[in-house]
Amino acid sequence: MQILTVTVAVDKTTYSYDKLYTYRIPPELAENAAVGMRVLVPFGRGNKKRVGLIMSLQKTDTAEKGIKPILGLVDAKPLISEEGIAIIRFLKFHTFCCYFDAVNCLLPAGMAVHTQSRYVAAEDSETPSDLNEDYQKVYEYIRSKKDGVLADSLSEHFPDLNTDVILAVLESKKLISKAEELKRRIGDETVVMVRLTEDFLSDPQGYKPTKKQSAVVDFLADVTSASLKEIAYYTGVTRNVTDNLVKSGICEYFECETFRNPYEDVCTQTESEIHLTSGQEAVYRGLHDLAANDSAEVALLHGVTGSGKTLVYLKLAMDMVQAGKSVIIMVPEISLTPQTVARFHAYFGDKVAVMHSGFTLAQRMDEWKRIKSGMAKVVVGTRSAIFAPLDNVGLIVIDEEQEHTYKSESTPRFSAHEVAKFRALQHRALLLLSSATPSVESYYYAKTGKYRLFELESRYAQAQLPDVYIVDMSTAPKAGTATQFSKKLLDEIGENLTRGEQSILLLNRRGYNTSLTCAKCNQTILCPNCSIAMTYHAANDMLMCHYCSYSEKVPAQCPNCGHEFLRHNGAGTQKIEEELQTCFPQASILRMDMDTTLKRMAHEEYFQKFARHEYDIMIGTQMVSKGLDFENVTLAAVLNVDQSLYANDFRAFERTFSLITQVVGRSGRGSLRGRAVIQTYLPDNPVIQLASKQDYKAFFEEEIANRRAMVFPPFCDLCQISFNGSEQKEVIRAANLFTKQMTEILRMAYPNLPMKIIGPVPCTVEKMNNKFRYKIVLKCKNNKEFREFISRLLLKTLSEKEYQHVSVVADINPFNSI
DNA sequence: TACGCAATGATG
DNA sequence: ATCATTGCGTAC
Repeated sequence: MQILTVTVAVDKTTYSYDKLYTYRIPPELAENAAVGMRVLVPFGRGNKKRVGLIMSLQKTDTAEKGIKPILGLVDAKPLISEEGIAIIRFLKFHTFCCYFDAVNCLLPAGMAVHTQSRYVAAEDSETPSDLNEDYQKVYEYIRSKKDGVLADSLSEHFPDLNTDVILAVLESKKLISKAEELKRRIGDETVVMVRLTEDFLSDPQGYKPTKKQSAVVDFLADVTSASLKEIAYYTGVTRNVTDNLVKSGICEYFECETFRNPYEDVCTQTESEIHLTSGQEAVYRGLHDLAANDSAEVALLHGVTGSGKTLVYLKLAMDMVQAGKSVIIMVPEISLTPQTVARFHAYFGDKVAVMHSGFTLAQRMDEWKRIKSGMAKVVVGTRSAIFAPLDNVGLIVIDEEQEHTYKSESTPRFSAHEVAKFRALQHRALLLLSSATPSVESYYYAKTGKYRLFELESRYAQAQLPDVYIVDMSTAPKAGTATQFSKKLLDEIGENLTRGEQSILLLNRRGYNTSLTCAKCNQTILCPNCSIAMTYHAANDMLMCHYCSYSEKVPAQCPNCGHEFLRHNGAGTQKIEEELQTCFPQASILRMDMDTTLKRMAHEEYFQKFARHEYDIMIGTQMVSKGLDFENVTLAAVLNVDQSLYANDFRAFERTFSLITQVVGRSGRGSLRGRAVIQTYLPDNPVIQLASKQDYKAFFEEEIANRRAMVFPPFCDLCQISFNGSEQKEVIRAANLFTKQMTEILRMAYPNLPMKIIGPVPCTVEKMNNKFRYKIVLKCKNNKEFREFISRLLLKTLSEKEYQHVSVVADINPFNSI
């Protein structure tokens, strides 16, 4: 007799035992089971219920022993297509993740289900007298609830008791019974807010808040209400302080009425005609032919800033939709603004869906369903949009393709480029990479024929590239008391103010973080959890750690020697703003940084205001350098670009070049001629020189020669293996042992695998969140054999006890490595 | 022989 | 991770 079996990717496995498990399908489910559906399966010795995904389905004759049956179907229809299954396999073998990590990538977060235990009191049982007090309490509580109690809510109700143990005992005594059920966690889109109670406000005298509580009370008196997150930011207290405030009746929690859909008032007018310049037209023709042929292609569109690359791929996308195909357009996190979305809406109407982490779970799920059902044909989104459940994909665009946001920094550590290539191959689609400053790798592949290269050399609508001034800060005349500004820059800003034009100033984040250093012993105040200097925030007068979000009040004395004078290092965005305001008292200045853009969407409001010319000058970090189109901006400046050149990383030059190019490109996008000022102590540095001329090709030639000489991508791949644990000794021992075992396996089993091993060395930030971090970097060739080698190594080592308290993670071509 | 805890090993 | 099994030391 034939039986139906499935292979299942099981949820919540670890890498060492993550494989496809075979289950049989009981006859009553045989009709409905299909690949891509989630199922409930018994797993492990205890046969605990787990969620899994059907990866394949087959008929077997032999009734193999030891095959368990699936318990039920979670979904009525497959959530994941055959192509999706292939993507899951791809992720597993390319990023060393578990199957289900990959599954979670392809599904919207709100779709996730998990099992939970519900306990019900056994019928007609009397409370036995031999139970101690705590057990009795818990048992009585469960008995009082007719429908039983969830384990989670029970431990919430009895926070002082170890309810897990009690439940196990009660169950073994057959007083209660356990049932496991499925719960789907779908977006509670409310945020817990805190405000002062009426009672407190009318008569504060009756209450005695503690010191920390008073800080919260004062803050709330100021702002009326705030989310827990904001309270933590501005006062440094954790949730338990507000909990106590609520207990004592001073404050109350309330749920904030759902967030308004950030894009709900997107304009719905349609724009169907795109007019291209002759240069754009030529590129468009070429790309169109590539897209139309029936094979997978990769093309790189290199065009100077403001050359209208977007229009070209918009038009291609419209062709695709017309031809019944679907399109994925990926943009870096930072440029997925309502402005961008509105633009896509104008062209594609409700055929466009947006995948964005800023949406609530429910919103994201709705978009996902619209795509899955075929209602949406064009998906615009950040990195995760590459997993959009589209059929018949004709075009995938990666805009600003050099951006690091396309590489995932958490499991699964995939690169959107790799997944895009894989999907393009499946669909025989065109993958289009687009940038003014492509990654050196991509441009190299384009030059050597692996990708097709298209170039746009001139700016759109006769707009000209701005005049660029490089100011040598070591010799340039300083402008009075303003330490951060050259006279040249101030002159230019002044000129803009008198002409009623706007300016953008970019601060490189590095170097503009303010830390505190003792004036006597020169110790910088470090985060107690990380090997990183704490950053001073003037908005709340606190020291904060950007790595673990620990915060504390500014100490009165040096924690090291007790000296009372602490010196502020670094210019700080605030100080820059003050200096500028002193020079131009009449100018209105918008400062965009962590402190001012904490609130969700505040970001966008400020950009809108700037666009309406409510401000003359915008100061900000990287975020102001990207993708924003302001017609009236005719001056862009980088105050100090040097730090980013010195970053300890082989992409430092490339990143700096891109940064300067983009800043320069912000200026003069409308009909007015723009200027750009670059302040540096390294005026002769070729990267700065070439970027100021927007000479990408020359930069590329220099950089590719470097990469070849030093053997860096594209001439090899890098694989970083990181070790992370709370005991430094253990981490170091694990890293060394791993290196030894790796060398051994390499010698024995893969003698011909080309590889250079660097390390182990401590990571740049050696301690983060009280965990020590070490790494090995491999220069290698990322092919099937290499990945098998790494996977084998991980499987072997992860089960050994030397690695018990050390997490080992492999990451191929991480963005920051050496 | 009974019990308790830690090491061990498999997860279909 | 989680849980059942195994092995060993100590209690009775």
